[in-house]
Amino acid sequence: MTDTTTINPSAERIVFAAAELFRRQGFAATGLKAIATEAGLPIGSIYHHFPGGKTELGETVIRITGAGFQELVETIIDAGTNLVSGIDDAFAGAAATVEASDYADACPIATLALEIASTNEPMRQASDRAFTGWIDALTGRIEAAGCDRKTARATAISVLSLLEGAFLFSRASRSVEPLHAAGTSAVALVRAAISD
Amino acid sequence: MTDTTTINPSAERIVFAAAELFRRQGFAATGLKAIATEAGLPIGSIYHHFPGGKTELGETVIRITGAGFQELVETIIDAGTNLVSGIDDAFAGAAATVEASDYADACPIATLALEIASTNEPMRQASDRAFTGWIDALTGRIEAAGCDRKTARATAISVLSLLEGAFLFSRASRSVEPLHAAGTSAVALVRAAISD
DNA sequence: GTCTATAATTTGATAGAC
DNA sequence: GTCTATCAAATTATAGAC
Repeated sequence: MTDTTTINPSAERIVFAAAELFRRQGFAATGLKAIATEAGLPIGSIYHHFPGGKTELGETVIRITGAGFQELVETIIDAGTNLVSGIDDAFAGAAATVEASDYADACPIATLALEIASTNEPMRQASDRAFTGWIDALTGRIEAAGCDRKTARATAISVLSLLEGAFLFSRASRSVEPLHAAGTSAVALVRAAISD
Repeated sequence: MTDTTTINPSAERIVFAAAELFRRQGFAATGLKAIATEAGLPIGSIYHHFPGGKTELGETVIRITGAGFQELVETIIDAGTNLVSGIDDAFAGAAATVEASDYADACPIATLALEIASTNEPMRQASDRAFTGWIDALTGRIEAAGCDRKTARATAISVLSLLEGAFLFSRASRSVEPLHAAGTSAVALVRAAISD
């Protein structure tokens, strides 16, 4: 399973069904049978498209949804009149999405990544690649806004850490207060970084 | 299961065994049989001490380890010459612990909290209570250092979000860079908050 | 309180017909 | 490629002897 450019074949339906269940229930708690049912296919189809079983499916879900989340955030940030307001918009959008989904849909891969970090090396590497993509993309934008590369990278990691931590606290408390507080702090950090 | 003041009875052994396995493998991936084996007891003992089954055990683990983590962080912060250097020490200590455990031991409840946030209300409330304790404790210290209550709370939430997000990125990348970057940003946020 | 045995269900995975 | 049937193992949970 390498490409996802084809339009709505079975493999894609499986990936999207798995992504939704993994995000809401976690990786270990989601059975392949539940994924097959949600995708409207028998379980044999999963093994046809993902011979590596649950781990290969997990890797694919992390890669696809990680790239999708990055693209979404990049689009919001780049639509802002400048980097600072773009980041402000990203946190506000995250808060709106989390609230609209009744605190179910936050980061598409954080739960998976924590579950398997110490027990499944292929999936851990997939999550690392996804996060690295996010960090590099944000680092480039902060650097371009006027900041040395080292500070830009540390700031990018901090902004994304604020987002991930706030996702956790928002889901646990069923409140968007953490995302608003973290957004304010992220804006302050970026403003300070590019005004040096 | 309410108290844990008694010295090393079976219930306590069960809680500690479960805490270690939950932290490293997650909640759903850890079976009660594995917990019983790790605790050196038969599975029947778990149901004797925790009639509510896995959920009641999960709630207890969250409560106990959440309180323990709070106490640990408070001790480190309060040992610093001032709040800012105390927070710096806390992030440095977290990085050292994560690295020493080969990137297995980070936040004791984050993985659990994300796994069950949308599917197990008693456990979700337990995680919310634990996080609220951390936020309140840090808010009080920032306020005492010279800051209005509203800013202190937003800063506390941001500092803890930085820590949680950095835990995630550190485990996924098997690197302490995120914890160092987040620590630097946390120090900057607190410094700015108390110098208003 | 401890421990054994077991029920009922679900898990990931495989084989093979179509 | 699709789908059915099935396996061996693991899951939570319970009943009851000691």
